[in-house]
Order: sequence, then structure tokens, then C-alpha cells
Amino acid sequence: MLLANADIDNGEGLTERQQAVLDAALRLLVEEGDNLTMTAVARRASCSKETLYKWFGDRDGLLTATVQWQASKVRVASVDGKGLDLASLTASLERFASDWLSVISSDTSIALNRVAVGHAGSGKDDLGAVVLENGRFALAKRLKPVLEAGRQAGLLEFADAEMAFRTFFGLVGRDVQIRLLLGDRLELTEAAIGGDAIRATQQFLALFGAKTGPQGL
Amino acid sequence: MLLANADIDNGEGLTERQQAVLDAALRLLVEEGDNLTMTAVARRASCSKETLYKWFGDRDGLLTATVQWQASKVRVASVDGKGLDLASLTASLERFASDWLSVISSDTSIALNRVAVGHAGSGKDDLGAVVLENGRFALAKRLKPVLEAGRQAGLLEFADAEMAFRTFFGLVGRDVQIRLLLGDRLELTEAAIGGDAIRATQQFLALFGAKTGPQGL
DNA sequence: GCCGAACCGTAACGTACGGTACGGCCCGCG
DNA sequence: CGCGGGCCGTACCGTACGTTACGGTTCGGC
Repeated sequence: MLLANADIDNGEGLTERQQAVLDAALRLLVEEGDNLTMTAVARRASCSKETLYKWFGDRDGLLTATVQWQASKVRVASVDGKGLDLASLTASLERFASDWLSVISSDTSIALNRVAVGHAGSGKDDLGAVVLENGRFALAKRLKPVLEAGRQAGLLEFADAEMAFRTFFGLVGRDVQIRLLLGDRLELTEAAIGGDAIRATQQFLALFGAKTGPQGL
Repeated sequence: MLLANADIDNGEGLTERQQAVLDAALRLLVEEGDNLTMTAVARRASCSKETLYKWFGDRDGLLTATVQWQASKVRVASVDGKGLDLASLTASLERFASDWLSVISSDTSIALNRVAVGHAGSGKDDLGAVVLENGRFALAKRLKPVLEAGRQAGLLEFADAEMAFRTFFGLVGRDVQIRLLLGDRLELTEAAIGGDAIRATQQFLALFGAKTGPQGL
């Protein structure tokens, strides 16, 4: 912290050492799942359990701090809605889809979602809410302006932006996330992700793209 | 039920008493999540722990037995592909969508998926595989013949049935399952499910319905 | 009526792990 | 140089829970 780079920005007041500890916890979470022990984290991070408890108070505290810390790293570049032609809109949608698929198929995301889902049952902490907020809702918050801009430009047609977003979400994700969470081997190569992004975008445009002529439905 | 119906059919060799025990375990799973204790199950089922271990061997054994038994109950009525007109195809798709949404939004399904996802991380058992097999893959197996029949009848157009199914899956489920698993309050009324089923079906038909005239894309 | 098997209730054991306490080390500061 | 705070390593405690063991009870078969 004495080397005062802008830790306030991403890590919201975390010492570099603390971030290193959280990184270790995250790596351990990916490997071990929810059954990681405080001792294991301490050993991996080369710190004492006393420090762990002093800094994060609790096992749940450590977990939520880890999840939030990882969430703060996932900020993907947002797209401004200035590109008003169909090509740039398509590119933006494809980029979103591709980024999203990359995220949800990453090891860390899978591990984090797993532990969050597991904890959502017995509501001791709000890991589920945190993941939801930084995952699905953050995505919506960044994508909706693009959709609105597309509608303003006459490229898209929809009544409810939320509904349009959810459709896009479904077209992109399909069964991928639940299959990965349930342990299905489903390796998404770079190429497959790109192809899926293009397909989902085309399907979305087919459903919500503005028809030049009169349209039914 | 007491009149010795074919238990061999659904319960694959489980005595009624054992099924009752599994029912208790299931109810407890819904209430407590994965942190249910053997003692709690024994108390709820009014049986001894010794019996539990004798019958299911292990805690994981009990869990898998519970999941499999619940899975054996979810068999929804399959639809034969004899109705070749658009109306019956639409009705079938809507029925599937509605059934599926009802299932994944039910308390038991959420609880089961939660524990399966949690266990998928550290692969001690194959709960994830079981759930996947009886959930998403069973759905595909039942729906694909309908899609194929629709294609045979000239009502649908697609190259890969798997791909078409996954699109339908995405259009129906969208973000519902992950949100529910992560603990988002999202109450799906009967009416909302029906509406979603109709919407998803319409969107699917818009994407994969056979155009009478020449089509682009 | 008697025997053995299955099962219930409960007590007991072992262990793993969350949480805490304590001694030693480093390091900045007076 | 001495002091004190922060941290490491580790040993320790309490407890919850999986698993096992055992005495008592019901019940079908002879």
C-alpha cells in the first residue's frame, strides 16, 4: 500500500498483501471447491490463521472478500452506443456474447458460481447476491444502453429492454452454464465461442432487428 | 399406493419404507440444503441411523439415492409426433416449455440442483451427472423427436437437431435457472410460466419455422 | 410360545476443522 | 540500542457430525 498505486479503484482498500492472500484463496477455491480449509489458505498464502481472522473476521468473510475481489477484476470494457450502424451494433453484441461465454466457461467463474450456489441454500452470507450482481445484472447494465441505442437508431425493435436482454442472454448462454456447473465436460475453444457469439447475435437480430417492410407477429 | 403397485417401475427396487425415508431426506434437503445431518434424516424419517447406513452405505449414498429417486418421479408425459400440423406442434412446444419451467422453478429441483452443483466441484459422487442426465439430457431426448417430426412435416427447418434444441432450451430458460440457483427471489406464477412458454415457442418458430416463401439469412 | 431377523433409539467414538492463544521474528521508531 | 506492533508458525480447544456399536422391541415363521 505504501507504493500507493490506485488500489482504491479496483481493490477497494485492500493491501497488496491482502490481495495476494485473496488470490491464493481463489486459486485454492478453484482446486478444492467449497471444502477448502482456513489452514490450507493460510499455508498457501504463507500467512498465519490469526492474520486471516484478523483481516476477514470469519470463514464466510474470507469467502465473500474473495468473491468480491474476483468480481472487481472482471470489469470488461464497456461499449459506448455511438456506433449507430448495423455493423457496429452487431460487433458490439458479438463482443458481449463472446466475453460473456469466456467468463462463464473460465475455471474461476465456475468455481465461484459453484460455491455461491451452494451457499445460496442456507443463507448465511450473500455470496449468491454478490455473484448475481457482478454477473448477470452487471451484464444487463452494460448491455441495455447498447440495445437502447440500437432502438434509437432504428436498428432494433422491442417494447421492453429487460425482456430483450433476457432473450439475448438465453440465446448466448443456452445450456452452457448449468452444464458446466453440474460438471459436464464441455470445452469451449476460442473458435467455438466466437461461432456461438455470431450465431446468437444473428438469432437475436432475426428476432428483434427492425424489419424494413411490414412485419407480422 | 399401498396396494402394491408396480414399484419396480419407478422406484427401481426400493421398498415403500425406503421411499418414505428418501422422501424425508428430500424434504429435509429442500429445507436445510446440503448441510443436512444423518441424525436429522433419521429423526425426520423415524428410523435409526444404523438402518440408514445399512441401506445406503454412506452419506453420499443416501444423497445419490435421494436424487435418483426424485429424478425417477419427474417423468413428464411424452408427446408423440403424430400431430403434424402447426397447431399441435406449437402446443407440444409450449407444453414442454411450460413443464420445464415448472420443474426448474420448483423448490425440490432448486434444492437438488444446488447440492448437485456443490458436489460437482469435488467429484466424490456423480450427483451432477445424475441431475444432468435426468434434467437437460432427458429433456433433449424427449423433445428431439418432436423437432424431427416437425421437420419431416415441413414445419421446421434446421440442420442440427441438437443445435435447435439448445436454442429452444435457451429461449425457454434464459436466466431463470441460474438466478434461482443463486438465490434470487423470482416467483414464477402459473400465468407467467404460461406466458413465457408461449413467447419462447413463438421466438423459436420465428427462428426455425419453415418459411413458405424464399428466406434470407 | 419361541427364535431369529430386522429395526428403532441412543450412546459412544474418531476426526476434521473453525476459531483462539502464545511464543518468536522482523522492522520501523525513538 | 531498546521497544512495540504486526505477522508467522504452531499448538491447542471446542464442537459438530459421520460412523459404529449395543440394548430393547416388534414381527413373521415354526
